[in-house]
Amino acid sequence: MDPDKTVYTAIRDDILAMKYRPGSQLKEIPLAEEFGISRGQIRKVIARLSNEQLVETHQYKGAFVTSLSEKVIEELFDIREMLEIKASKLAIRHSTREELEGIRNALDRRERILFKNKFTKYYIPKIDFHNELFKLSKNNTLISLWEGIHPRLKLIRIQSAMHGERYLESLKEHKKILLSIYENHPKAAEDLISAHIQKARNSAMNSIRASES
Amino acid sequence: MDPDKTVYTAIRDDILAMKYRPGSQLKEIPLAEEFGISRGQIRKVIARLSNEQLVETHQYKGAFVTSLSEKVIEELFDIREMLEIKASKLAIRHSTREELEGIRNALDRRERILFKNKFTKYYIPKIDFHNELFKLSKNNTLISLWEGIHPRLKLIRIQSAMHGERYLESLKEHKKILLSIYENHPKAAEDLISAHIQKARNSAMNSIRASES
DNA sequence: ATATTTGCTGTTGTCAACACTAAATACAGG
DNA sequence: CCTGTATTTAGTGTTGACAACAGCAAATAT
Repeated sequence: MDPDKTVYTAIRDDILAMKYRPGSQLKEIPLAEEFGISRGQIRKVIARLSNEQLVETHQYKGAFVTSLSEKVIEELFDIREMLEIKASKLAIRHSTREELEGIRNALDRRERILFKNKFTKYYIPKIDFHNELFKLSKNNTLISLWEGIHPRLKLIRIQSAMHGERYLESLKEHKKILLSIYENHPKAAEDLISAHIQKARNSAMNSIRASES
Repeated sequence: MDPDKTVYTAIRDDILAMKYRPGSQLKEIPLAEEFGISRGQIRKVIARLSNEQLVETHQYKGAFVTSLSEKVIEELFDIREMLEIKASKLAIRHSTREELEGIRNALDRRERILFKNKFTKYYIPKIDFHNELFKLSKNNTLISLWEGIHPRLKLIRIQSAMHGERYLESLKEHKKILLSIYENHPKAAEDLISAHIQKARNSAMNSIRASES
């Protein structure tokens, strides 16, 4: 069902890794040669990236990596807040105790390892808390909305150069959110998520503004 | 930027008009011949419909009109409620008095005409209240989420055969929602929207269940 | 009688050549 | 030296032919 996955993933990750910077053009022929496939396939991939709004296309001019404006970034954080709050409310209704404990354990494990050794080379099981939260909602339509904005949120994280520094703090906040779901406190979850995202938003906006001046 | 718009629109509307029923296959070659264009173009259109989840594609099997399950329908109404409430809150912050009055006038005009003559043949200016509401939010990311689920909501309306009967009632509810935005009452708007969508949801689910048995 | 293979048909997936557009460049006239 | 106009060029947009695949039915073997 998804035969272009690898090429798509590769190009998308290259965009997210800033190999192709915002504003730069994605040319079909070089890409086709690089991956050893035909232009038609590259076209499909670009169409998909265009749907995710990671690239913009202009007739007869080509595809260009989107550079996210401050307005769009604000919008994205706002939407993200809405989606996560909704996810938490649905999670309270639809998640099982086992699922919640599974995530809690994963977060704990991760926290212990990172606390001991910030730059461990051992494999740390990757748990994207936000993805897990949406899974708990059991609402596929909601999940697909999340998947629609997730790539751009990643792009923001990259562009604003906010890497690991807030990580441990963030992990603790995730655990609190999880706890409020576990204890059926939708309002608490809502407030925690709002605060959590507010911090991420401020951090992002500050470093965006800093890098612009 | 959108050269396939006409063919896309035609096929989409055919789906929404039940010319292609849920589950039936969209074959590339017949469609290409029908519209006098190449298969490649049809493929692009199908890809787009697939993104909107109006059709599902299976490798080497083709594209099929999606048949919306009850679960998906419930999900869609739930998401719609979330989006419209968000839109109303943003509209309170970002809409101008002029915009609101413009919509109010359009609704009034429509109400007067419909009240006088339910089956008038005169042209009634088309105002989709929900589209207008999202425009007022001034949040393009939110608007594009709405556009993402709107086609499927239309499909639900068609499938569940809920045509004009609730129309006048609905118009009055729209006016109330608008008023609460005008008067800066987010909580009132939220409650009105919830109630409004609840009615639409019940109406849809009832007629879906009726048509299934 | 049943299971397996084989070939056929309808459909989608892939590609490479061709058509078209817009921007960059060269050029001529003032 | 500047300005407006051909010309070239580098890219995307489009197409039709061909390859690959799944489903089915008939033929064959067990």
